[in-house]
Amino acid sequence: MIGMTHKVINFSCMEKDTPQYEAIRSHYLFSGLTDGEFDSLATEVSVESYDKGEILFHRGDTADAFYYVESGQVELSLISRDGQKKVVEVIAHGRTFAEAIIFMAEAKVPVTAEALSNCVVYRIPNDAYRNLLQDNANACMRLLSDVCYHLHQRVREIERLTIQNAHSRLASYLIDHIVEIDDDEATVRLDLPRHVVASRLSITPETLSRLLRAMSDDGILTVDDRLVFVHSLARLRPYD
Amino acid sequence: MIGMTHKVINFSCMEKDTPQYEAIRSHYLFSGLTDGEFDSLATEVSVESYDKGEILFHRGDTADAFYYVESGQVELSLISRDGQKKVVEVIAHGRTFAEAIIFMAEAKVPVTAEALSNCVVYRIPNDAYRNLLQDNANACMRLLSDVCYHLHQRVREIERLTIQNAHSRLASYLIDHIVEIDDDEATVRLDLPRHVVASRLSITPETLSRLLRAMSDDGILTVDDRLVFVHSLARLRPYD
DNA sequence: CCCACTCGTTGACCTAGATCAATGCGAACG
DNA sequence: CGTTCGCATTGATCTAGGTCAACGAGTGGG
Repeated sequence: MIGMTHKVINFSCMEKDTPQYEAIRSHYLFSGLTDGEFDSLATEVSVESYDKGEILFHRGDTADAFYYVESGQVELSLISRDGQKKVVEVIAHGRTFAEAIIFMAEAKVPVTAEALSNCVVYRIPNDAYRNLLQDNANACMRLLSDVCYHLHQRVREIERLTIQNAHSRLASYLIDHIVEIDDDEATVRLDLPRHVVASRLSITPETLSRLLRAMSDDGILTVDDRLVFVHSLARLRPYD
Repeated sequence: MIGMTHKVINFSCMEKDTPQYEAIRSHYLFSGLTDGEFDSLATEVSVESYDKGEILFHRGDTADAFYYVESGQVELSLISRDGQKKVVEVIAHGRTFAEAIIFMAEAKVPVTAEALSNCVVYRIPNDAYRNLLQDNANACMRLLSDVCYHLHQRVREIERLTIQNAHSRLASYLIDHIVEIDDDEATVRLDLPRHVVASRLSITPETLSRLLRAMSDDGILTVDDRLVFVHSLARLRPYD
């Protein structure tokens, strides 16, 4: 394996009864499996560590596996010929990504995956999982509903991009990231660097900064680094 | 059924051996079914006719069925509070739509469906189809791959919207609609009214008109109503 | 403790594409 | 066979948001 910079170990040597094991075992893509099924799948799963900035795969790569994020954050993005980047999604602990290509005719990933921080992921080979599905209608249905959910999210994203403006998109984003709510006030935690938030919203960091500034000047909210205190949800919502 | 303006008849009275029957029978969502399975499903399918402009369902409606288009065109769109509309997709003969909501937890359709021309659709109840899937891994996998395809398309659309400009989007659209190709030249048939094409590209009809004008002035193509003759694919492609 | 580097903010300016308004034009219809 | 109506085109103008450049404020390394 020339050029591989990340560490790889086998998953099946991982002990049961650990919180990590529990977490992936109860993930909806696996909870429908019997212990036997899961164990046999586990022999094919590998554990990979990536450093911040490392690329897991590039857009257009042929993918024969999907991933479960154990720790850290993985950024899924689209990159244009001229180097422009649009962050489609950021996946953190306990979530899977690229599972939708399990069934793609052309198994090419449509996005680039990059480690946003040091991270550990479990790599699950497509065909191993697909074989399990073949006689597990339950798991099959779960995957279907998962993929449909993603499809729905993408339609919503298209909606945000086409019939909402930057201001509205930011409002939606803030509302989606509320960690504490108290009647008309709320606390929002931005769990990502500014420039990543900006890219998720399909705007430039400069515009994000200016929008927050404008809202702040209007008294709608106060910004303190990654914490945003919304003083009036009523005044924020109209945009959503 | 108060307020229903479209006609409904039962599908199972439709004769076999007709081209229409053959067409839906061989659709990939049904071809995996046995004759018995298909026949039992058919008893639940209804045939509906809609006039141009009629709405099949609105965004947010609770959907308990998906559709197969027998004839005519159905437009799927997003509509904002202030009446702005963005056409997500146009479905014509032989294709299904809203099949992705079969497995959605909240069975609300994310788009509005409107008849773009007089059309006939077959309405297939979700639970009838879902029941068939439960013991038909084959059909289940087909649906999965269908939904994944759609998901991939939506990701490409997001890509077009965020890292391509209007000019590039039009180029991609033209290339996608080539009906005849001859080395560096090609004929493109726009199968939709200008304003619908514009909405699909997320631009205004005015901008579409101007872009075509500009390309025409540059000698890249010639426009004759719904036919576009591309004189140099090489000069069109760079944008794609 | 200083330097270099990255990340966010701010200001000045620019441009793609929207909006508004006018005109043309072919199909539908009395 | 005029009238009307919906759709496309064109020109003039406007604006949201991008680009470019300068300037902190941390922060990690030597």
